[in-house]
Amino acid sequence: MIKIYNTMTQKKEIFKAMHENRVKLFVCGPTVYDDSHIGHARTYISFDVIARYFKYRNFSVFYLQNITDIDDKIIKRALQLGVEPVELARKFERRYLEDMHLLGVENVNFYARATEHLPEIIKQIETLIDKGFAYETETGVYFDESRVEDFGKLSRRNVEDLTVHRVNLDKTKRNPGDFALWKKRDEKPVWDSPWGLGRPGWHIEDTAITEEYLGPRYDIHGGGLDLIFPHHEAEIAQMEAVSGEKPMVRYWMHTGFLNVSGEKMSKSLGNFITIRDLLKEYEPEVFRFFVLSTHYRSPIDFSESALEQSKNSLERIYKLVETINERIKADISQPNQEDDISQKNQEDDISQKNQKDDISQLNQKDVDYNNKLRDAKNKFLKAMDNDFNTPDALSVIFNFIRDINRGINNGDISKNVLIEVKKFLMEVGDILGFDFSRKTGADDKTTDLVEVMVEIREKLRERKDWELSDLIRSKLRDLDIILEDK
RNA sequence: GCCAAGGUAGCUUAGAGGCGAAGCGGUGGACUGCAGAUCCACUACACGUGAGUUCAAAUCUCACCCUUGGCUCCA
Repeated sequence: MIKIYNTMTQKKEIFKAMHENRVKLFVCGPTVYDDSHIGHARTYISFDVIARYFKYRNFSVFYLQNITDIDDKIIKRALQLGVEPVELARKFERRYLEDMHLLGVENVNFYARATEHLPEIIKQIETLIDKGFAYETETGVYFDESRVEDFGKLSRRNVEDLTVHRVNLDKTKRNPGDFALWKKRDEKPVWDSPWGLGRPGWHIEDTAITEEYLGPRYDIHGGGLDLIFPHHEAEIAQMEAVSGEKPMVRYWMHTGFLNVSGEKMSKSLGNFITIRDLLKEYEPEVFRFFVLSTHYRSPIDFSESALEQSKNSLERIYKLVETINERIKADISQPNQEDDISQKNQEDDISQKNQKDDISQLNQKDVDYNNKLRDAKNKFLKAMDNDFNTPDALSVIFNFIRDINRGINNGDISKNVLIEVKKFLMEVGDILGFDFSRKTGADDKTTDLVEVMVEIREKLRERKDWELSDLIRSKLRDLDIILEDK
């Protein structure tokens, strides 16, 4: 069973879906006024893995994300650049989706734009007014925070503490903490509404969208830590007032911040890194590994050396898969028993299964390694079940890798076991979002050319012409082609 | 001030009452024509400080020190 840390209760809870094995997941998307940064990437990679793991655990996941494409920041930015706000929003939305694709974040089922849900937004506001939770003034429609007794339950705040901070206090509001549902505006872009021309407030789009696609109550709502207050608090107040049903969300999940060299990332500090800049320097999978090497709720510190470490660690896994591929390919003497091997990916007991199927083919070493494999699999799942503890899960994998490498060195592992090991590693890759059977990145002609060079070098080595063969190796290395002798 | 999250080996991170973790880095060894990869060993007396509870504390309790974040723009 999967345990999830719930921000609402501040405890790990056993996950129980509302409807059998279906998970309804909503994660707050970006406001598309600029290129997304590596903090966004951290959050969305984390939830990508969470969605992947639910699927692996046989849940049917509906993962919904909103796109905030109308907002003061967008308008301000568009004004600076002299473009239409809608144009600007579409451009950065497109770039956001490109970034996500490059990062291998591909489990969102549906992206919902705020501007395409104006009827739903207006309907929710009307309901809130009808029920007495919202009121209209000359400047807009506001949510009456004083009507909600448990306001602040997610962030554990007293409403009284919050009144001090507001800078531009709108005098038409009843309470300083009341937030805008509808902003009356004249300058475009504006939409028509029962309260005249204007734009929706920030919080209402999410509840309008989630009610539309997920209903008034659903399983999981995620986002960055910074959204807890006021955004998620406002969402709870709105949705629970609209529907009269509680709780709006059963599990609240929040990702920790990404800092850069120990400091908060911000434009003013000049340490603001966009995903596009990141990907000029590092492979997407290296960044993904970096993200997963820290628990999703913990703060994570981005630095060049941390990324170097991630790169080297990841290399260790790739190397093993490569080695296994070569061993399997080289070992043609043993017939392939792959047809026997179950496609089921849960913790099925491989050693018992094989023993039953064909006990004569297995020696004691195979049994031992199959036990190690089963053990690693169980531990990996246990770590992931425990609030998606990817660092723990990775350490299980590295322990397993050392065992397997030792076995390969000693010649203790049969081809059949290696096939199973590879299958497991590929499965792990699917869950975490890595392709461990890495493509070379070279075209066919290049590959052929390298093959020719290798062949020539082998001849030279047979003749013990170390000088020339080393020269070939070092020249190839200059071209980023690494040659390693067995 | 209020609300959080932390301080674990040189670095990055797990763990959360008993069996000393993982990766990275460094050093030495095995293997190799050399190199790389891999393995082994060391680095290593790991848990911020001081008390307390307990047969037993990184883990629970209290106090203190330090770091970071949030407190109506935010992933």
